[in-house]
Formats: sequence, C-alpha cells, structure tokens
Amino acid sequence: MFESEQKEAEQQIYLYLKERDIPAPETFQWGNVPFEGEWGMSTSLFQTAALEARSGKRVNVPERAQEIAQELAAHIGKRRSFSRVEAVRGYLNLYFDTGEFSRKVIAKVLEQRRDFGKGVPKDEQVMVEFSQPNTHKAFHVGHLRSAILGDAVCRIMAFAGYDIVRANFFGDIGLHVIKWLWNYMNHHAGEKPPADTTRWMGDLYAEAIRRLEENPDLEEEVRELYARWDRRDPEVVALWQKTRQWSLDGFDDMYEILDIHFDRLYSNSDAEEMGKEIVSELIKKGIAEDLRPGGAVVVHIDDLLKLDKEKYRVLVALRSDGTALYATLDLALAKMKFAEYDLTKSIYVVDVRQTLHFQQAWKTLEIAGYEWAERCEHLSYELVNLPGNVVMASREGTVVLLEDLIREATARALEVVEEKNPSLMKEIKQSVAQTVGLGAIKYPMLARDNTKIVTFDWEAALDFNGQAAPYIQYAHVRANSILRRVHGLQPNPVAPSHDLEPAEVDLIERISQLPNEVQRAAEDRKTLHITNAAYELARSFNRFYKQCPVLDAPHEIRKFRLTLVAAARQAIANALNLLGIEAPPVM
RNA sequence: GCCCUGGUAGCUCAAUUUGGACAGAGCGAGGCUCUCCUAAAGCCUAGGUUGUGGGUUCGAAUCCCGCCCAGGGUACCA
Repeated sequence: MFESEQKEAEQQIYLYLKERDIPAPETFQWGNVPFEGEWGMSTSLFQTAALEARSGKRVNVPERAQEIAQELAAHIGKRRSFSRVEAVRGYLNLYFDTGEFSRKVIAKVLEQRRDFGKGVPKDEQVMVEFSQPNTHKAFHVGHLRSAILGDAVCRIMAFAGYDIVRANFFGDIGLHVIKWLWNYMNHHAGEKPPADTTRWMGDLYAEAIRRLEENPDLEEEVRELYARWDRRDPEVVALWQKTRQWSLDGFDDMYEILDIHFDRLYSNSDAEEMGKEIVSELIKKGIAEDLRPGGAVVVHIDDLLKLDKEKYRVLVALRSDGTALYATLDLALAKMKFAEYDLTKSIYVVDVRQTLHFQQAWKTLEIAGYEWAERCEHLSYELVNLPGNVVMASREGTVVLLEDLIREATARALEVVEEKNPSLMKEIKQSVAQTVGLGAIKYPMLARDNTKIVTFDWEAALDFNGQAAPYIQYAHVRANSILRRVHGLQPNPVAPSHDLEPAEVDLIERISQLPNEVQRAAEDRKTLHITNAAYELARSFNRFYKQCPVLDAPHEIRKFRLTLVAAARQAIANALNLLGIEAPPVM
C-alpha cells in the first residue's frame, strides 16, 4: 500500500550513502515498526555498518548502525510523506501519516467487501487432493485433519488467486473391505444401515476384526471371499457396490456438516486397472523388475538413478500374486489427474508417514518419462494423537468418532449459549451452537504447524476460551452488534479528525496485513498464518472495543469508528471463511 | 544402521519471507474491571540459560558440527 514511499526512501538512502562514500548493501529489507502507537516501516542499518567493518574500518557495528540511522533520519526527516522519522538501536523508522493510512485501509475493505484480501488470478490450475477416507470403516478424529486442513488450503489458495480443483480419493477396495463384507454376509445379511451409517459401518468392521482375532481359522473364509471378489463374482460385486454406497452417503452427510465439498471424486477401484497397465509398461521399459511368481514387481530406484547412498530405495509396484497395492494405484492416480486437467501443481494432503511412498511413486513416473511427475507435491502433516502419544486406530479401540465429537462440541456450545445469551430464539441458539462447536473443532487442526502433532483431548476440545475459534467468532459478533444499531453507514470513509488511539491504529494495522498473510499462507501451504492473523485481528478488535466507545463517541469520531468497525467485521469474517469457520451474527 | 520430523514458560502453541529491536499468546495460578455498543471480553502480576555442548557472526530459538530425548519411515499395510 505504500510501495512508492518505500522506493523513494530507499533512493534517498542510497544517494546519501554514496555521497559520503559509505558502502551500501544491495537491498534493504523493510519491515513494520514494532507497534508503539503509530504505523510505520523500518529497516536496519546493521548490514551497512557491517560492510564498513569488513572493508577494514574499525567500527563497532551496532554503534555505527545507530550513527548512520541517525544521520539518515535527520536527512529524510525533511520530507513530507512521513509524519515522523527516528533512529532507534540501529534501525531507521519511517512513520506514515496515520490518518491517511487509516482511511486508505478502511476504504479498501469496504469497497472490496468479501473480496478483501483476495489476490489477483494467477492463471495456474492446482489440484488439491485431501481427506481420502476408507469406505467400510469409521470416520474418526484422526481422519479429520486431512479433511479440515485440505479444505482450508483450498480456500486459501483459491482466494490467493489459484484455480483450485478439489479432489478426494476413496479407499473402496482392499482387505479391509473384504473383511467387512465377510462379516456382513455371515452375521448381518439383509440388514440396512441405521441413521448414523458411518458409525455402524465402523462397528461392523471392528466386529469383523474381533471375530477373526478370536478365531484365526476363519481367515480362510476371508481369503475365499477375496478370491471371489477377484473373479468379479456378481453376488460379491453387487454387495460391494451397495455397501460402498452406504459409506459414501455417510461421508457426504459429514462433509455437508463440515461444509467441505469436492469437485472430483476418485476411487481406488477406478485406478486399479490403469495401475496394472502402467506396471506392465514399466516392466517393458526395463524400469521395473518382474520377480513373479517368486517375488513381486519392484523398481530399484536408487540403482536407476545411480545414487551412491540409499534414498528412494525400492518401490514395490505389484504384489507377487499380481494384485494391486497402494503404490500401483498411486501411479495411475497421478496419471489420471494430469490427463484430465492441465495442472501446474498436484498437491496431496496426506500424513507424513507416506512421504517415502509418494517420492518413490513420483520418481518412478519421472524415470518412465512422465515430465509432469515433478509437479506432484506432498503436503504432509503430522497425526492427531490422543494424550500420551497414543495413536488413533480403529482396531485398538483408541478412536474418537467424528459424530461423537460434533455432538459433544455442539452440546457444550449450546450450554454456553443458554448461559450467556438466554433470550435468543431457540432455533438461533441451535444454529449458534453448531457454528461455535464446529469452529472449535476445526481451529486446533489449523492453528499449528503442519509438522506438529495435534494432541486431542476432550477438555481442550471443549474449552471455548482464549486462543480458539469462539474467541474470534465473538469478536465478529461484537462488531456486528454495534453495526446492527445504526442504519446506513457512511459510504465514503474519511480520514479521522481525531488523534487515533493506539488500539485503533493497531486494529487498522492488523486489517491491512490480511492480504499479505493470504499470499504467504498460500505459498507455504500453511493455514497457521491465517489462524494467527484471525486471532490477532480478533484480539485487536476486542481491545479496541474495550478502549474506544463507538456509538457514544462525538459525532465525527463516531462516524470514523463505525467505518472501522465495519472494516474489522469484514476482515474477521473473511479470515474465518478462509479457515472454513463460520462467522455468526450473534452468539 | 540409514533417512525424516519435533524438543521454546507448569501445559498447548507462536515468533513478521527465513540471522536482527526487550523470545510473544492462550490455558493454568494470583489480583482487578460490567448504572457503559454482548464480560465467550479487557487489564495487572508471577512464570524462559529456546534439550545439550561446541562453532560461525557485530548479532543465533533461527545457520554448521557433535551428543541426548520423543515420534515416524525404511521391498509385497494403507
């Protein structure tokens, strides 16, 4: 927003240094002055002083940096585009006219509304594949991270200017499905799924595992069923199709509650055949080694690349019995994606344990001559564990089901609404509880670095205070509650007539940062930048709310502050929207 | 063995484009603020040798090397 001022300042600095024969660094890095009540930009002179030191002069770098900064401050201080100029501990701080800055920021938000923070279209199509649940299994909190993270990354990247294709990849075949079918045929034949389908599917799967553990002899029956499936026995296929749909319908319900949608659905079963074709092709090209029937089909990637140290190791492309495994499918899936879309990137939101598998699959495709393979990117994230670093696993019984979490969170949220705002209408309370409960679930999955393990515990999940989604939602509600009382907002924001309070300047600064954070989050694929921005925005607003009366303020101040509140409400709503979290009007 | 990730306040996490201003929040602890736009809030206090030992640098949580701890991956699981 102040690029021209920055350029001019830089020119003046270079000129000044040149005149005095002081060696100048190639670039100056500009940052914001740590907030002290006014908005400004800042650069350090340490580099400049260090250059002098290296050129032979005996100088104390911090002292010299401060000296140069002082000289520059005196020099630049005469200019009018800065309201104030100072030198502090080796930093040159240039302060803007806060009034004009404020007006610019607010005007921009109120003009762009929902688009405030949006980047210019980049003309790049990017596919983001995420969630990838297995059919015939439960959907637990461990599965939630990919879904929530992937959704938010899509929202952020789309807002940043990418053309995003949202993809899902269902695990609808494999041993787990056969075990489920076996249990169903023998003990639940003809049963229809109840209302909470996904839980029931998961229960039947857990039951299958239990029966097989209690009586290992039954494994034989499962193998027979697998063989029937492989022959495409019509009865088995029909049952598979029907039950698979039950799972998919259950997932649909959950995605709807979570407000997550997909543009393109893939299934393991879609990729199976093409995967096998690619493997034959790899064998023909001499890339893969066919050790069947004694061994599997393998690719010695390190040898093919002539690497001395082991890096990609060995990819198993096909089982010795000729059946497909995960790697087989991934070869095909990548190809399908690039055949169908013109992608500059194909992102896979999958947990960190699969890093090597992806590198193997994509490197193999690269060796096979598919030049798009290098455009595949693994967005890896750490797991969601239970306290004590206990991994969630259906067969261990260490899972928290999504349905249970949503139910508990909304129930808890409803309790709080009843207590805080009993006069709300019943339906509104319900919807608030849903909004707050879901926000509280999503936020912790998004508010930490992708490389950090999320530890799920009920107490923290149901604590709506402090650094959490409800705090941000509440700030939005407060802004809304002020604006509800006025009719017709001043259409053209004007510069404030009063000296801005620190809380006002801080809030304006936070608002102005949102567009940068969107770009940064999109580039780094880090939702953390947006949760931080949203939280800081809410915090600034809450402080402003406490310190600066709006409706009771003198006329001119009131006019200005109303536009600021409207801008803040918009910025908070936009940030929450990027996270897939709703911004409620009341709560 | 080899590879990857993490280790920051009692707990959960940050740290502004990657080396710069006094390492910041929340929870928890102690205290304060509702005749005032929703107190799901705000304010104050206490709490740190950034796992550890070296190195590079004017300057290190951040870069390099060693070590310790935790987790993950490592040919037919996904």
